[in-house]
Amino acid sequence: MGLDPGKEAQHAALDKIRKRVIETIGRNMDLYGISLSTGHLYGLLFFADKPMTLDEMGAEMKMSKTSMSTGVRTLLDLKMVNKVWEKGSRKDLYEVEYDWYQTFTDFFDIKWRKSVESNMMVLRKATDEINKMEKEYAEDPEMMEMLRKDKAKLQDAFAYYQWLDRLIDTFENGDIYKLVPKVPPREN
Amino acid sequence: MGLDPGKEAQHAALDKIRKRVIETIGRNMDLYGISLSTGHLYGLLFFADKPMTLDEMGAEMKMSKTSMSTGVRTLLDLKMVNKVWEKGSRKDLYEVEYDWYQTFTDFFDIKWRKSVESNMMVLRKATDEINKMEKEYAEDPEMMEMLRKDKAKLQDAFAYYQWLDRLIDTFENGDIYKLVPKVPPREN
DNA sequence: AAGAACGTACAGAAAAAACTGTACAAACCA
DNA sequence: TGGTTTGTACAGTTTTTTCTGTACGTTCTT
Repeated sequence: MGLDPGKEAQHAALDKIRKRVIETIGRNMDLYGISLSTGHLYGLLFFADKPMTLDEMGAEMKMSKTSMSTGVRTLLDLKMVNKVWEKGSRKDLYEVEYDWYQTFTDFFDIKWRKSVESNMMVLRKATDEINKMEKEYAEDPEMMEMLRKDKAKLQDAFAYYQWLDRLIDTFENGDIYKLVPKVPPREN
Repeated sequence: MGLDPGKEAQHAALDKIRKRVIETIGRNMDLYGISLSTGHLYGLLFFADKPMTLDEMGAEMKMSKTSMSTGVRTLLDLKMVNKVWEKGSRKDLYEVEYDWYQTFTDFFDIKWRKSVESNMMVLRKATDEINKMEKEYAEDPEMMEMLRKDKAKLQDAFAYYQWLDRLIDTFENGDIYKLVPKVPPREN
């Protein structure tokens, strides 16, 4: 490192290009609920030509190893990064999941699915309770009207979540690629 | 208001049901990059039987009108809430967009599309610059190898974003419903 | 078995985001 | 036109999140 000044200059030019890509992609990763610096960490790993250790990341990001640890775990939870085993090194090594289609799918499977399930659960419960109340207040027209309206809203919402659930299914089972085929990356 | 104690008690029972739904749905709205309290605001509007003013929301949420203003704007930007015109009142009125399929689509059109575009832009630029560098460093095999690797990554990423772009197209033009049909909400 | 290296839990500091109250511009009313 | 009413910009405060350094348990090495 730092022996050949020519090599360093070349590195600098390439680094500048990488930095801009990392910056942009990292910034847009807030869609995945990821902080800016974790997004940058992801970008760093994306361009790394080999799996990296926490210490290497810390050096590169100029941040503490603790932060790298938590950042990597966030990415690991979303399966955006994989732990890699390499004989020799006893440090943990990480590399990005380069299959971005898979990353996209995993994100929905992990985050959206959980949300869909808990929402459907609460909607089901609420509908049940309203059904009970409808028996209880059968003689009160005003109340019945409110219950009817609320139940209709709950059922519409429930139908939507069923749809969303099946949409996520198509991500997982690959049916989505029948509708929207993957593009082969261009040659040149 | 507050005249008939029986009515109030009924209201309380229904309110409890609503609160739990609002709480759950609101919490899960962080997927849309929305804070918890804005999520609650959305839930409030979801159950409101008529369009609400900022003051009404503030009273209900026990929060300042300023917060309601910013919260509503967030929801408005995502088209989760619509401004409603009603003759007589000179206050602004808001109601939720009850077509959740539309809300889903709008979210991707607004947030993801923007992200996809900026990422594709930066990837295109970076690829161009690498192409230039490849001419410049044609005699340096080590450098060429790095450039080749980076370019391959950029192109893979680009292909993915093209796919994502077309996926969002299917949300917008409704083709997605050919693959995953909407469910009619159940009767009872 | 002793020592060193590694990753993370935890508490405190720093930074960012959410919330409030005041002030003011625009729209409306009389 | 003068006086209200309504929505929001802005500055300051509170709350939440992110980041760091230390401490410690675990694993590997010799």
